[in-house]
Amino acid sequence: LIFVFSSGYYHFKVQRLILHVDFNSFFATVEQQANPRLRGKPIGVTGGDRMERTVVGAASVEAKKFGVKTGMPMWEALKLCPDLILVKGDSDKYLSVTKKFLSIIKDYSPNVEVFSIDEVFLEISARSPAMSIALDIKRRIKEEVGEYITCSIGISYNKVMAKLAGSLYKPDGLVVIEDEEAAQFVLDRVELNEICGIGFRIKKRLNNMGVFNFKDLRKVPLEALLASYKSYGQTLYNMSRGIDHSLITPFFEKEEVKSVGHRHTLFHDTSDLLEIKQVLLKLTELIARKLRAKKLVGKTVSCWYRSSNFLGEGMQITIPITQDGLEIFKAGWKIFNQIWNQDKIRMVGVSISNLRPQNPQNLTFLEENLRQEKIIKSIDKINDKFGEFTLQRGILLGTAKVYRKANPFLADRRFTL
DNA sequence: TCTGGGGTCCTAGGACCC
DNA sequence: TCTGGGGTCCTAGGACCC
Repeated sequence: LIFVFSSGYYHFKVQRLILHVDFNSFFATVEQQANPRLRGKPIGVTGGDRMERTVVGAASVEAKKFGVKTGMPMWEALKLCPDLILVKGDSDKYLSVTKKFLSIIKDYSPNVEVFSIDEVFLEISARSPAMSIALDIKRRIKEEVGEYITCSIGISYNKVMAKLAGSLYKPDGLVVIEDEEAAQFVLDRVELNEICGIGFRIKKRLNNMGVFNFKDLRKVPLEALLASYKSYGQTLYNMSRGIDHSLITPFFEKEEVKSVGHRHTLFHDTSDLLEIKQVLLKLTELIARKLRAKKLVGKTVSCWYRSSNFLGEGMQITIPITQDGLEIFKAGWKIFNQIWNQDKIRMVGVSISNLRPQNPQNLTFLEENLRQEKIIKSIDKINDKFGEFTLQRGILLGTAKVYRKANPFLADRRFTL
């Protein structure tokens, strides 16, 4: 489906051309592409290998017909669609699809921003044949990534409007918003939160000031928006008029990660300190492995939890740079004990930020640390080869059966340090 | 037995240094 | 004789995205 919102003055006005390309039901269609038996069926991709206390990571078109949506609690999805087929997500599979996708996109412009695992912006010169480029991208995705994979493409004169355009028709849509007149026409027909940058909270706050759509928003003076939203007031002011000056951040400039974290929702709420400790150890070990794989060290550890009532606390502290799971754990555990109010815990999370490249000066080459580093390196090697937590800290043993289930191959190949 | 998990960016205030 | 100005780092907290 192709749709063009036009004011009729396109050629006089457009200075930039941005395409937003977004896969439809990404994880779900990739699974259906990989396994033909899933095609035409309502499937829901899940994060882990369980269905309690989790949400739908992606729903196929067929599942969407039942009202199943991304982010919906699994129990709710199953109520709407009892025959929903649950598929365990496989991030490596999705990443390899993303790589193929990017290699196609790169043929059309060097100016590509990777916005998420299934979404890019690309800027082409304002005189390019945008429409035929878009159709060509769609064709090549089907040919080179998979016949079952479709994408929606939005074309406009800035990023925000291109993304909005792309969201208007799914799946397999192609929508153009030519200029600011056309943009206002579209904006006046969508909800406030349909634009990237206005979420639940800001929508609520705008509603409280009597603003329920972009027409209303355009009537609010800039000063009033600045007064209640600070610098973001300007952004809101611009959005309502279809203005956005933000530039494409080419992906090679965006490579460095800013933080690495993990969080985990427990099978049941608990106030058992040993249980929480084990989870935290596991999470910090995974974080450290990721840091080492990326050759990074980090300084600031934050830890937070969520209680049964969904409220929680968090805190962060800065420690000497590290790459060692045990050091990250010690910091996280210290924080946890400081912030925990004895409520039953539903979820704990920990993350490390303030990252920098690992280099000889950054790593502490003291005698004792050298020994630790050698041990860590050996553990990493073994775990790379045989799977996560083949070799693990003794305190984690109590949780070993979780991983035995996940990786039956390793059932009798378990060692403890 | 209601609501996952991985991230990013921004603001504001305080400590500390030169 | 009163108390500048620039800068960095740290923490808390709020918002957003997929």
